[in-house]
Amino acid sequence: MAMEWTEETIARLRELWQQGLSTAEIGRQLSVTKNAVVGKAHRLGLQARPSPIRRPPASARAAESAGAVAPTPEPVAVAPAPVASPVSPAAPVAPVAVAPQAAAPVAPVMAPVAPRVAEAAPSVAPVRQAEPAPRAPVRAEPETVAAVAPPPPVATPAVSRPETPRAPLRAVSSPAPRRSGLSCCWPLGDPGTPGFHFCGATPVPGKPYCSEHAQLAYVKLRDRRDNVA
DNA sequence: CCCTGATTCGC
DNA sequence: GCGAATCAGG
Repeated sequence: MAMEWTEETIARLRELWQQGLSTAEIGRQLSVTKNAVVGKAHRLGLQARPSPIRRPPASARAAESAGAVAPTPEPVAVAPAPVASPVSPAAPVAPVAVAPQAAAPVAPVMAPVAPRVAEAAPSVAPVRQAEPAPRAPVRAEPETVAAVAPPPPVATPAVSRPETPRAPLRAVSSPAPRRSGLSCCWPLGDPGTPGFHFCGATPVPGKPYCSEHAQLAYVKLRDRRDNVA
């Protein structure tokens, strides 16, 4: 069988993709190859991210390999003389679009790690004081643990929430994991098992996780490679 | 070399 | 539909 892109998987793919994570990163977290991620993303019609490369249109390649004759007439328009250029030619302004890469929300040196509970979990119980977390997705590296420098105020309010403004009246017991927006998508339990569900709490603005899970999700980057298998 | 994402094409 | 292979830029 190829691969079951379940609703959950797809939802996560979307989330991660939107977060601007690299395809390889997403792949690692979803336990698939980057190719799979890219392929799926494409089929899903997810917005393409700035690719480092630009490939000639398929048509061109095909035509070329087919030894066809000039497929593209391409009437080269006359160069529009840059009028009103008194002196310094200067560099033309570039229509800079927001670079998702740089726009990576708030995690320059942080990267969302796989909330994969399941196997793994070598050890290192993140003893967070008196965390009564029933089944918090444990995830930790043998070497890269905690000690993640002081958290620069990333302009994210979060943390000290004096009080909850108001719940948007959304039952957490809702069976349908509403993707994106309204609920923390931190997976609890094993995907595929009946007990599996998402946290569902109100997420931190700009993040797919609630404040608690965001802390778990965003840790120092460096694990790379081989995580799940 | 490593990384990246996109496309192709056999399955 | 899927994703390895391949391509191609940084």
